[in-house]
Amino acid sequence: MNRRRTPSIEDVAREAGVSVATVSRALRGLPNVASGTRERVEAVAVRLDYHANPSAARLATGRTKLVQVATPTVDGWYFARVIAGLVDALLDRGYEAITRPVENPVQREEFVAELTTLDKRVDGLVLVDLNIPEEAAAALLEAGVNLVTVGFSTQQFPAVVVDDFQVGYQATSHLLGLGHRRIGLISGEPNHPLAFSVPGLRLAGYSAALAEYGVPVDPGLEQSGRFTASGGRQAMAHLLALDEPPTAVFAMSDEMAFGAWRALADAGLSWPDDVAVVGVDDHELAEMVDLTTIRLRPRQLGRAAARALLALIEDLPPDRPGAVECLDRIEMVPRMSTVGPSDADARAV
Amino acid sequence: MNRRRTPSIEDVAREAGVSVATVSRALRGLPNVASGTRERVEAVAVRLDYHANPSAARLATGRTKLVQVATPTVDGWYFARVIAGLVDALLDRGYEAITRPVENPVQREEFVAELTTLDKRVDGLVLVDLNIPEEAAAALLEAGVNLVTVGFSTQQFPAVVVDDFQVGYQATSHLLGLGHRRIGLISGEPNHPLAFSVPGLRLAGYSAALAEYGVPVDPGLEQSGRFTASGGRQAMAHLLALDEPPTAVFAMSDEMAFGAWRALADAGLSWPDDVAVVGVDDHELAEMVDLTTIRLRPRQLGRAAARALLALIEDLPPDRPGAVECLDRIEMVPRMSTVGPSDADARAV
DNA sequence: ACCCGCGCTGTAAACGGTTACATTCCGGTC
DNA sequence: GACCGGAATGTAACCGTTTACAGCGCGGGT
Repeated sequence: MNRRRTPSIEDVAREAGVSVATVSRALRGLPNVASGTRERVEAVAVRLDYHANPSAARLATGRTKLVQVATPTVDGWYFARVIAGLVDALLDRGYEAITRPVENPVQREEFVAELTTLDKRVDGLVLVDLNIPEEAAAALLEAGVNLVTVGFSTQQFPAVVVDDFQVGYQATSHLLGLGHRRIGLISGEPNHPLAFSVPGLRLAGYSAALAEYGVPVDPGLEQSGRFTASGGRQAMAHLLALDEPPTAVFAMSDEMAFGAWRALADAGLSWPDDVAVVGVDDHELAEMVDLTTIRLRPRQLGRAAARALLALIEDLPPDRPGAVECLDRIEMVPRMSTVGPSDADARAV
Repeated sequence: MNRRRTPSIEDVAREAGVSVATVSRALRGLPNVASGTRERVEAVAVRLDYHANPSAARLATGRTKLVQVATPTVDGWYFARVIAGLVDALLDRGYEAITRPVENPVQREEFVAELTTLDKRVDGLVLVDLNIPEEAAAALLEAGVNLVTVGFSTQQFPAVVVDDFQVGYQATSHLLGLGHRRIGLISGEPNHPLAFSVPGLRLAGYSAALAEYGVPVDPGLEQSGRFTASGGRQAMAHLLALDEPPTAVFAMSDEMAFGAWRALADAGLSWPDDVAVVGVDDHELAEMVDLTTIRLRPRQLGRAAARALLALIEDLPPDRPGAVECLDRIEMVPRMSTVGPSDADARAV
């Protein structure tokens, strides 16, 4: 890429009249360097516009200051925000992030295969809603790879998760509290090839809330919305076509709820009067359609994951902190999609 | 990170009874290796689970197989998709991407400072809607850095852009063709600290279209929507509050158009009858609200940028291809926000 | 006067590859 | 049978750091 050779540590050493070892120590702020020497070296480094070659440093130390973050996709609303928080927090600590989308089973296989070379390439790995085979996980553990999971948890690695059971539980309780008893569910893909635990947990919370009110779970009220708006639209259309449609719906994501909104409009209906809907995420557009939702803070999730990972990387952990699990706060944001302007005092559970 | 030493090329060489040079050549598929030898070496490599240490390879060759992609943010609808396309295309060619958000002036300064060490860290850089100071660009050129810009263009580097003039022109012409003469504009931040050229070009296209119809540009009809939904909402509210509100609006992004949709609802109005609106992007949710829009293909943009960059990196360019500019297709997607169900034959220009 | 310890600095061996150059071993030519 | 060219392989220098270890000078305690 460059034509002229960039200055090496040796050039600095020669110019400053010291050895390369001293230059290395001085520039990295290590102790046992006379302050006069340090200043001289620093001055020379600036004058020569010297910067240590990271590849060389990595080879010598074995640390790369790189982190890989693997997500089912890089441009989903949720994942993009997790990545944003992660990258931001990493940057603060001098680490860079390599993003690694794993969008389909083929890529997943490639990804799992690459895992064996991971410790040569990066200092740590963040897995966001991306489960890997048992054996692969065992191998990572065995290899001592620094790994943090986001959105799901395993026995072996620290995880940053939201309490997705609570998400489902609160959303459903909210609707039950408003008097609804026939509550539809627009869920994610139940058996997606990259299946993760989010839909299952939210479903469990939904079921638990219903049970608490003595309402039987009706499987006919569950529709997959594939976590997309158009999927949500179809799902809601199906629900509306039922002999006995739900009076309220819990959509597992705001985007699916937007689709549900549209399906209502298609049928000449609207929320909250015809069907009350609650979503999940607090997407920027939720406010535009007055969608009640459960606010996740994906950027915070990413930041927390970064912190956990850096702790692993830098704290030379004497004993591996076994499956520490730090939950992020969730928050119900009541809007008009569940309670009309009349009953302003919606109660969050 | 790992406890047991991983096998090195020397281990493979010993085990296969050849020299390290031969191992290196065999494993990288270089010519002048007897096929028998190659097979033997490969077998040993597999058996030992050997993988070349990338840091060492990078140090020796000076190539990192890494690319940095800098964007104003990592989780914007548009940027996330550009990144997705970029990463995808890079991955296909064995490159990895380091994402680098530059969200504010402070980060911008840091980013520009880091630029001097760029060629030690990565093989190339992609700048998405992120202009850098004249001197910095000159320094990059001088240093022979492989750089591709997306969304804007300079004299010196290859660029991948959409024709934003056309975007503004087509959107506005569409409205003019429908008979509108009083056309509002919801634009991006005109003098954003990370100012880029998109808003200016779209504005120019808007003005040109108006001029073609002999309609004078009314500065009072321009409102900044900051490229967010809530900004678009405010902007539209302002427009509606005018003595003589526009009968149509061109919003420079779909998200702002969504906000405009909401502002209309706030005022008891709706599109297309009260105000026709056209947006830009073809956001997934545009279909949900029947928003006419100009489809951008940000993933394609990312892919094209990756191709251009890889050409720069790998084709040992004899002479630097001076500012090649490859435009991506844009496409008008007419929906009901500009033409009601009655006049189905909307004409795109 | 001698020795000790400590703070500072230098020497040189890693780290793990790539690659220019030298060497060996061929079969084919004259 | 000496000679040549080219394919296959080996030797060793090099990439640019970090760091274990050794050495040096100097002030203070005995």
